[in-house]
Amino acid sequence: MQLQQRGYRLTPQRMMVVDALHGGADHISAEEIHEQVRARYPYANISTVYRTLDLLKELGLVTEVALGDGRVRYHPAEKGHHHHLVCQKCGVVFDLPETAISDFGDVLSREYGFLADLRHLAIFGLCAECRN
Amino acid sequence: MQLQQRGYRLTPQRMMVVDALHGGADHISAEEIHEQVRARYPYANISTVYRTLDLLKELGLVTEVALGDGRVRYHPAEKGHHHHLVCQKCGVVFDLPETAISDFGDVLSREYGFLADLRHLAIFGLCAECRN
DNA sequence: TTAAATGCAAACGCTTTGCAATTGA
DNA sequence: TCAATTGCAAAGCGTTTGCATTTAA
Repeated sequence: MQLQQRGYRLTPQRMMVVDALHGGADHISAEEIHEQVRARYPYANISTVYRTLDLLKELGLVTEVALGDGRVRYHPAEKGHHHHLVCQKCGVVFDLPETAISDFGDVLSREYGFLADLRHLAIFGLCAECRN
Repeated sequence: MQLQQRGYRLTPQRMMVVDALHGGADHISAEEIHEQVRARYPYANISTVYRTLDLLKELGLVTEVALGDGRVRYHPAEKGHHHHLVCQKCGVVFDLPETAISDFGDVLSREYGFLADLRHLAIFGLCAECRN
């Protein structure tokens, strides 16, 4: 486990958070993680979930994205990166391959020297159906 | 005034919110708008500010952006559109011309039929200085 | 053994909401 | 006149924090 290799304690709670990230649906929220963990260990606290997610973010093991519903959603880096097109009218969310944005990242690097974090973006707008 | 033309009441509070958006610094927050309005009319309430901002958003008269400090910032459409590069290490924020992203919008439209709202984005990453 | 991690409870910060009173058209 | 708008106060919501207790190593 990555945590232990990097000098962090491997606690049951942390393992359960990681399990929830890998096992459940993609783009799980902190509260959903908490529910899953609590099903196994009722004393688990949501602050521990947040603290673990912060750690995993720091280590680059999860990315986060806000899809517009007011909560942050998490995705394990291990499953690969991608983006989202979110329709603001009907709410549908399409996935977008990571590569669809890499040209843009190149431009930012070349022309602005900026190393953009383009691992997990949400782009809002109107889907093909709703744009009419 | 756009509001009146579209059938909304032109109240002093709404005018003061619009004034704050145009007069003050770009990317003003709801609370900063509230402060400016309250300086002129002490009974002004922040919920009115939020309600006015919602209305202006609906009408396309302001865009919003989150630069990572936990609050939403507003920008009058009248001043033109642009984007931001936000350094996650030193916090510096660079402006990016709207056109820097238009190619990407074309790709999304052509390949996915998606009409992306690319008026005011924040891209996070590392600036030229901090990426080393 | 002991610094790191957890659970708990409370706070936080921004934003939203219900409702009675006010007001623009 | 009267529906739209406001002010007020309270709640809502996801997230963070301080601190005593527990625990991985």
